[in-house]
Amino acid sequence: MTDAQAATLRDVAMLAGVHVGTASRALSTDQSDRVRPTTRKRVIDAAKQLGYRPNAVAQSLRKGSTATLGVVVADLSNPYFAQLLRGIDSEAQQRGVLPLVAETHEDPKKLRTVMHRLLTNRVDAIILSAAHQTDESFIAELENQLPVVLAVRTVGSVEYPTNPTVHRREVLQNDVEGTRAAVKHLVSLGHTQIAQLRGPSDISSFVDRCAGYQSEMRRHSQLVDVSDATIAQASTIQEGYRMTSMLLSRDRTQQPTGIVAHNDLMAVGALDAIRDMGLRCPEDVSVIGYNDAPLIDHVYPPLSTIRLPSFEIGRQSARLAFSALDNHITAPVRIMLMPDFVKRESTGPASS
Amino acid sequence: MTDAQAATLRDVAMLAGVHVGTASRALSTDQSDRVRPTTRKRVIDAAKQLGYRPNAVAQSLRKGSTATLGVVVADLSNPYFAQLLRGIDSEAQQRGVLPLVAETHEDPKKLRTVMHRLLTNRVDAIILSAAHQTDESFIAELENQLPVVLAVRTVGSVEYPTNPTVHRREVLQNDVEGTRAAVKHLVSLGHTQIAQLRGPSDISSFVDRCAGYQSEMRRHSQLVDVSDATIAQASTIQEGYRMTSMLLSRDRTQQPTGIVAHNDLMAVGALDAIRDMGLRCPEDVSVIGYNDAPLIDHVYPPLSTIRLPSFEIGRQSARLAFSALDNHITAPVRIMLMPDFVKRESTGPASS
DNA sequence: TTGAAAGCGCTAACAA
DNA sequence: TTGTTAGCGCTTTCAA
Repeated sequence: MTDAQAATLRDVAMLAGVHVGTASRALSTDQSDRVRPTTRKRVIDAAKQLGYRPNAVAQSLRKGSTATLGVVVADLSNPYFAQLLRGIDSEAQQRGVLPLVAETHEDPKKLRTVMHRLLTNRVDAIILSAAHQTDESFIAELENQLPVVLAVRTVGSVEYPTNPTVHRREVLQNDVEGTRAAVKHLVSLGHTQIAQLRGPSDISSFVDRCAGYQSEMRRHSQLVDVSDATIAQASTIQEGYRMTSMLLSRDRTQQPTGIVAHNDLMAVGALDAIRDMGLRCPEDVSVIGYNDAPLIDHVYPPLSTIRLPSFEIGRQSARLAFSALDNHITAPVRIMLMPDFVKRESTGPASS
Repeated sequence: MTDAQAATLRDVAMLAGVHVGTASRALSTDQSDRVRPTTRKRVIDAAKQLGYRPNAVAQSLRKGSTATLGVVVADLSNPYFAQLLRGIDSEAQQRGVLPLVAETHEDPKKLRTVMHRLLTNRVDAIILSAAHQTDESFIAELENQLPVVLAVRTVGSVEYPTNPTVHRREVLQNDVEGTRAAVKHLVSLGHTQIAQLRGPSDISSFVDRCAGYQSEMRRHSQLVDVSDATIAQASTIQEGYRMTSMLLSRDRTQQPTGIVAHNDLMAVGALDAIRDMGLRCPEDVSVIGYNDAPLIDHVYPPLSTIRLPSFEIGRQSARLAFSALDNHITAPVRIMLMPDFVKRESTGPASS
């Protein structure tokens, strides 16, 4: 398939009748004024004529940086990923930086493998949106090899957003306020028996969503938390279904009329379970999700949920990474964005 | 953030007391038997002690290949992408190849930009799943720079799967048979007035879905095609809604009782329109989508659709790319996979 | 303003 | 089995 060898800078220089060093300067953005305009034109013409394309590999080797950014997510099929990457790319593109994406499948071992690959490829920095609580020391090691930005998830609990203990570079969304808003919404609809569906507690988002839920529950004396003690193995439809089925097969007085799921998929499982138990949503049980995934406004009934500002998180993460690269700053930063509550039809007045 | 300089092969060689060439051989997979076992052990120990990580950039420059594969899609948020990439990665990983993903947003100009980036980064091959009909000559140019595999979409119409005119390397899914199956299903339910919702005709998938639809329609003398002449600007919920609204506001005799949408999103738009017109699905109008997107089994009513074998397309595409790389084969290949029809609740007997 | 030359880190052909 | 050497394509310092 491959035809002629690609033209190198040597070829361009020869055609233009200059030395390769001169050609390099002529074609560079920041040094091109150190070459006579007429010469520069000759070089540029020669390059065009030969279809010259600089070899990024050689540039990287020489410069010691690759203009490349690792993006690590747990699950490529999680819809927030596309938005996150677009946010990242919106910053990366103007800088001429190429994002390399990798997936961990929520597997700490895979995270290490993937990081290995990325480091071998000499990415300039990493945006990590797949951290588990147990990865803390691994990430710390990583951080003194290259700039790391934690996106969406962090390590350790945020607990309260005003907590000033900031350890590293991270761009988060306020999970605590997110589930708080969910509980507040249920309170405003007159619900008193409420339960949460907890996602895996080795992921900071779920830890904080749990914290937000519980702290808001405590604020209202009329509320009773009928959550089950179990935690989902994975934040899937199946687990949401399983947990909700258990909740709804209890004695009537122990059943929730409002459910706060830690993500949309578990909420969808809850909707299925409610229907299968012969109950109706929202007449008998209200359900709230988290993320505002695509099509989640088209499930039945359309799901009330919390919208994650993924694009913005991506943008800010990339900015943070680049500023670390430019300023060699080592100071910790935490950017905390606010989620939006989105009211749809899966929530309604409490049943009496 | 960056601490000590990363150890190079020189450092390893010095610590092991051997020459850098020997160290290189000791650490390589295919040449390591050309070095004495005891020496090799010394080198490996030294590498471990220094935390040596080979510099892929230097390797690439020297070897003339980057162990890198460009993956170009139109839309990262299209759920089939994650599966496609996983299929690709399942092959790439064992080969030590890193996929670089890029997005075109269905913009031919962006396609060119993105390819430029990828070529500058010297990817070894490209899997392109974002081709438009107008990109034919551009792709032809590309093909004599590096191996290109077209995935999911091709250029030009497949028309009939038995058509032997094969131009290049491609892994497709049989769109013609897909929509045929959809029409057959509606026929079996007694529908006679049927319409399709056409996606943009600069994309081969939609051209073929249209061809499959029309050819199957012609096979049944009782059928009447009441499709509108318009074609969607984009395959979105909004366009599906708009087109269906038009269809359903016609005189009763010109209305479809069965709708074949060219993808799931347009089908969802159709469901919305049907409801807003005061009609019911499937009692009044049946709807079939295409892709089997996540959550599409949870819209209301759960959508009958055609499942796209994205993972398998990814796998085969990667294989094709690698075999092109290994054998320097230039022979055209077309792999055509079959889609599955998935019956759910959006299709039912024709209304009388 | 331009040329010369070194060298980024690695592999592989050749010699010993 | 190991050492030596050249050089992948580029940028950048130093001279001229």
